Amino acid sequence: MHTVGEVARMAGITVRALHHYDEIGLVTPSGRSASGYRLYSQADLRRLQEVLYFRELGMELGAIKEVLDAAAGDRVAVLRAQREGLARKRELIDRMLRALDEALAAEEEGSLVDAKDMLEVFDGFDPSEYEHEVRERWGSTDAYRESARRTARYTKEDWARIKAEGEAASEALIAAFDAGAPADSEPAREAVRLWWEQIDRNFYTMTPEIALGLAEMFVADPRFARTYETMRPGLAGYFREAIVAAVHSGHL
Amino acid sequence: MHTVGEVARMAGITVRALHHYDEIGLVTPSGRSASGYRLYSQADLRRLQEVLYFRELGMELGAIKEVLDAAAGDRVAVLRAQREGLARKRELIDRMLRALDEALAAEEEGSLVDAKDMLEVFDGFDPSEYEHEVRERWGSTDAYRESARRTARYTKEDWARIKAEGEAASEALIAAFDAGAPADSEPAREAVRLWWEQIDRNFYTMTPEIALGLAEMFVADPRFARTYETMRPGLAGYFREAIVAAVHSGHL
DNA sequence: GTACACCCTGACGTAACGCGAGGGTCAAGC
DNA sequence: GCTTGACCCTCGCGTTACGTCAGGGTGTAC
Repeated sequence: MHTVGEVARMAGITVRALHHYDEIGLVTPSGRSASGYRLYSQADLRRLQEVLYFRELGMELGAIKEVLDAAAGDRVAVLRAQREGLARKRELIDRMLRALDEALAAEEEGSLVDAKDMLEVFDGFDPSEYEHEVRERWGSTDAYRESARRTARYTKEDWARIKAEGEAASEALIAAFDAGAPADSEPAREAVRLWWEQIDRNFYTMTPEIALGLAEMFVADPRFARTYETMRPGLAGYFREAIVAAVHSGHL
Repeated sequence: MHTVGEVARMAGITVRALHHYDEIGLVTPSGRSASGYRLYSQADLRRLQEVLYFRELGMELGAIKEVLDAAAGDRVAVLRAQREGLARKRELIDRMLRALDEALAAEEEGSLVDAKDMLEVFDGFDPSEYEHEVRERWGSTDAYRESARRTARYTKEDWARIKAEGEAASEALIAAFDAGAPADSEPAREAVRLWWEQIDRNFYTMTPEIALGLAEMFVADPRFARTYETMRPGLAGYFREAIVAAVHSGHL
C-alpha cells in the first residue's frame, strides 16, 4: 500500500492528477488509512500503468475508462477507432504544414501577400482542397488523379497565373452581381464560363455533373461559402444559380 | 455594416464565436447600433478572414492576435515558430501511431499482451524510444544508426526473445534488491551485466558513457523511472547505483 | 513542543467556445 | 396598436485534464 505522493513519484505524475483520477473514478485507491489518506495497492498501480499507457497514446480519460472497462473483444474496436482518429489528425497537420509553408514562402519573398489573399488561396483555389472535395463527394478518382498529375508540375509562375485567372472569374461574377444582372443573364453566364474554363485548363476536365456538385458545395460548405459571401453577401447563392442556369442552357 | 448573425452565416461560424472574439479583443466590431447591436464593417470582415485563416492552421487565438498585431518582420518568425510546433506534433502523432499499431497487432494475434506489458515495451524496451533518447542526449548518431540498422531486420520471434532477456535482467535486479544486497555487491553487478549485454547484443554497442547516461535517465526521466519504480519503489535509484558501481569496478 | 513534510477537501483558472436563461429589438401581419 | 417570430443583448455555467493556491489536519524526527 502506497500513499499518493509515493505513487506520484513512481509514476512520474502529480498528486493532483491522482486526485483527479480518483474523482472521475478512473483509478480509485482500494483503501484509505484511519486518517483518510489514499492507499494504493499493487493492483491499483497496474491499473494506473494501463491508464498512463493509453494516455501517452493521446486518448482522452473518458475513452480510456471505456477501453479498460470493456471486454477484451471490444478493445480492438476501440483501439482501431483511436487509430483512425490519429490518422485523421495527422492528415490535418500535414495540410496545415503545407499551407504554412506557402504562407512562409510568400512572406519571405516579400511578395506581400496578406492573409486575406492566403485565405482565398486556401479556400477557393488550392487544388489540394479541390482534390479532396472532388474525391470525397463524387468519388471521382479520375478527376482527382488528373488534377494531381497536372498540378505536380506547376511552377510558381503557373500558380500566380492560375490565381489571376481565378480572380478574373470572381471579378466578372461580382460585376454581374453588382449590375443587378439576373443569374441566368449573359454576364453571369460569361463569369461561369471563365470559372469553368479555368478549372478545366488548370486542374481537371470539367463536366456538368462536377460543376453542379461544386455549385451546391459553394453554398452548403462554409469554407467555400465564406469566400464568396465575404466578397458580396448573397454572392454564393447567386453563383450557384448562375452555374445551374449556365449548365442547363447548354451554352458553355 | 453587418450584424452578428449575418457575419456568422457569411463566415460559417457561430454567433457565440463572434461574441467570444469580441470578448477577447480579437475581432471587435467597429460599431454598435443605438440598441447595442454589434455592427461589423468591411475592415472587420477582413480582420475576421485573417483570424479564420490562421485558426484553420491550428493556431491558438492568443497566438493569432500576436501575429496580426505584429509588424510584418516579426510575422515570419511567428509563422516559423508555428511551423516548428506543428512538426513536433506530427512526430508525436507518428510515434503514437506506431505504438498503437503494435498494440493492435498484439491484441489481434490474441497473444494476450495486456496493457501493463505494453507499457513495459513502450517505456523500457522499445528500441525507438532508446534510439530517440540516445540520439537526443548524447548525439550519438553512430549508436542510433547501428540500432536502426539492426532492429530493422528483427522478427516477431526476435522481439519476444529480446523482451524475455530484458525481463530476465529486471528479475535479477529485483532479486538482488529484495535480498537486500548492496548496489555494489555481486548479485547487483550480475544484473547490470545481463542488462548491458542485452542492449549490446540487440541494439547497439554499449560503452561506459552510454551506460552512465542511461543510469541517470532511469531516475531523472519519469517515463523510465516509472518502469522500475512500479516494480519496487526505490528500484530506479538502486539500479542507477548498481550501474555506476559496476562501471567503476570495471568488472563487466 | 515544534518544525517540516506530507495528507485532505474545496474551489477557482485554463482555451475556445456550446448552451441555455432572462430579457430587449425589429419588421411584418392583423 | 398589438402580437408573433426572428433577431439581438448580457450573464453565467459546463466542457478537458489537470495546475495552483487556501485553509486545515497528520506523522515523525529532533
